Amino acid sequence: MSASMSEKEKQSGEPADPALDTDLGWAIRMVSSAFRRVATESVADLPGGARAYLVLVALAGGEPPSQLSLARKVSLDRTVMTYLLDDLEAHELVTRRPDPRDRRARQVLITDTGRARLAQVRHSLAAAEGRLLADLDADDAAQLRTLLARVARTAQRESSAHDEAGC
Amino acid sequence: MSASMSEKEKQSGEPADPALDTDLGWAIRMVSSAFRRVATESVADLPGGARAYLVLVALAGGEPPSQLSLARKVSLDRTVMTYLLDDLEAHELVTRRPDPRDRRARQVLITDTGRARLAQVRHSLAAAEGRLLADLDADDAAQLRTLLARVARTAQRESSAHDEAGC
DNA sequence: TATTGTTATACTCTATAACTATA
DNA sequence: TATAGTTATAGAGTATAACAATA
Repeated sequence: MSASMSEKEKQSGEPADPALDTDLGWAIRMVSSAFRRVATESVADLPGGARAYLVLVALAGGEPPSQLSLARKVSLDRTVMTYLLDDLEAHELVTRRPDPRDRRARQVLITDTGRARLAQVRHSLAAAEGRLLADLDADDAAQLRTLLARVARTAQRESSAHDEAGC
Repeated sequence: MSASMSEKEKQSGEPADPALDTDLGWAIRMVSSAFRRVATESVADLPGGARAYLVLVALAGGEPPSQLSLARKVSLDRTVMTYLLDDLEAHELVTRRPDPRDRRARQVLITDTGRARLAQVRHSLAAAEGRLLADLDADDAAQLRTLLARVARTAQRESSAHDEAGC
């Protein structure tokens, strides 16, 4: 993950207060960096790393988007999208073609090679998730996934709202 | 949070597969970035941001550490620790004094001002955590904290093991 | 005049190495 | 010779602005 996962920090060794065993910030930092670490390996041979993964996921279903709409979907700047797609196209994981209805825009498509690679990465990622939760029994793991997903959805809503306010 | 939180990405808009509602990677990304967003505000007026917070927490209890041991404790490079402490000392949140037993080393101490500021930030951070979990009832929130903390602890152990292997 | 995509430039952060002073 | 701390330099990554083509 050359890009956003390049940071080396693992952040903090111990929870702020040993007694306060449920320091949420600390737990989120640790889990997030642990996931990042295992996920980095899964996307290591993807040119562009984690970002490339997000792009491929976004391309895997639905209509071929323009570079700009793709950039917005994965929250990247359109200028880095150019570099990223250059790289992905050089590795034949995506292709670009002019949009027949707007000659300024280019449609981005995932190739069969890209789909195959995406499937591999997804598989590897699923295994990595499993390792992360290895200590939890099935019920606890399911519960954690559900609760996290609930918090994530509300967080996402607030995030979008925040964006549209023009920040 | 001038440093590690300066990145703007929010990462991905939707879970990879709408049916797979419990995509752990997506949930972790969303929750982590949401927490980062709210936490950023809490530590905004701390010179050095999130890192300064971790440093102050590490200094708040126990013996005054050397810069190097402090750096290791919060997983920072000793060179950035120099800059960070310069900044914190300029704002009188910490002080440095020579270690009487090793004149190469300097002991880092948190000041009363530093403690006061740390208390403020902790308070603000607790409120931010509350907002993040606002949609969960008390039981669910407690459960999430517990499960996350369990995963975090095992992740931390693996992380240390990984480090000591010399990576 | 606004928008899509590209390119070039500047800036920030991190990592590496060199330097000092001690041990 | 090795270690604690500092400083300087180089590199990676991001953001900003300028540009060409089209709407």
